[in-house]
Amino acid sequence: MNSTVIDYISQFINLTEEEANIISAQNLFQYYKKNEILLSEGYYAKNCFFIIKGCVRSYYIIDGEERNTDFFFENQTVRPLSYQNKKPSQYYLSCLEDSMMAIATEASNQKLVEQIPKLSSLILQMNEELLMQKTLEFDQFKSHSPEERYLMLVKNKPEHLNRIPLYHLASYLGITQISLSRIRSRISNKKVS
Amino acid sequence: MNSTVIDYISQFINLTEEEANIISAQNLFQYYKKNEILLSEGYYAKNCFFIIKGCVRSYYIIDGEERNTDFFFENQTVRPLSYQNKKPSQYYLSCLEDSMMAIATEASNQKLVEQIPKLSSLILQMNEELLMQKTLEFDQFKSHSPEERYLMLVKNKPEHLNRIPLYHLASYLGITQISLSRIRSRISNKKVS
DNA sequence: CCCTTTTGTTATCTTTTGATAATATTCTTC
DNA sequence: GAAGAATATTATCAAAAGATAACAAAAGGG
Repeated sequence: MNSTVIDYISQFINLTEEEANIISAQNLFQYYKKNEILLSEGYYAKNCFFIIKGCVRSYYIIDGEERNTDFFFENQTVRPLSYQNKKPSQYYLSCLEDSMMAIATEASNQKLVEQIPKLSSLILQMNEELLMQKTLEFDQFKSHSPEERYLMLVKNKPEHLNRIPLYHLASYLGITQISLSRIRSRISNKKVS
Repeated sequence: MNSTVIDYISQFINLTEEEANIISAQNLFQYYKKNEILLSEGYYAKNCFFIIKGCVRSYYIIDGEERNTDFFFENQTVRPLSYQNKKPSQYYLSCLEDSMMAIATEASNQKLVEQIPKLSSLILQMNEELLMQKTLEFDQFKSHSPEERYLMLVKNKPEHLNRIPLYHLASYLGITQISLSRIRSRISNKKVS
């Protein structure tokens, strides 16, 4: 079960077996229940999370409405902006399913980097990767209609469809729940004819 | 005129005077005319740019239509994704105005990093900063209507309004030029009444 | 298995957007 | 300063989205 964390890090950095052991030894696991909140607006993030099992949703509350901005699944890292910039969080993180995470704190990370200096570039490499992805996704988003965005989601992120309720996906797609419903029925009508 | 590059880097990293001189000595400046293309789809980016004077636009061509995704002004770095990932570019870069840039190449950057090792973290820090900004902007974008996005642009990026033709801003806002025109007239009518 | 909560759809009406075409307005340039 | 190019608005019509309300279906918990 530890191996997922190691596998993840190995995407970015080559680890010796010994280093892998050091990291595994450091791991702190924690369980969360569905709907449990990991981070709230106005609070400082003390941890980042690596999802072993489960699913996390990030969302703002704007005019009393939840606006989902991201979903995270197994083998993904959730690194709150607030953790990074040490400012109060503007968004919430909560579990969409019962989840199990590997937790990292400021202290645990620092200790790890002391023992394995080359880890220090890990975050930065991850950021580089994330920046590329995020930029691409944003560009795509702006250039397509809601219906096209939904179709792209179906095609490129089928797991989202399977595991995330539609009413959460709606704001993620930048539309209302009802509009998403209409888009879906429009599409299935087209298929028939 | 060199000092702008130095000032920019100093935001991220403390430089001694000597180091600043090394960097200045390295600088290669280049002029581009309005509408000159810096990078085309399908090509590999050989340079990154620091804008001394002028304005750069990045855009995709989708179904024969230009879709603008970013605008860059003085004292900003334009670091093409293609430069970073060594893959053919998916987008174009062109000058919206006559421009003057400081050019960096793979070779010049490597040479600089050899002379000033601490520069190696510069890119990574910049990426971190960019990732934060990009994420925030994307989240905002998804959570607001076209009209709200236009109003936010007016408020937060007045320079864009002043220097970039509206028909370029439209796709940047995710709408058509005509819709933007209507939004503007709607707003000015509201103001009157 | 029933009841409640969660999730998803449909209907109606209003507002906004997109497409297309036509027309203004402003800017260049010779 | 006239001609052409670039930029911006307006009109019309069809399609899509938002708001609100009502309803339907599915899931979960005693």
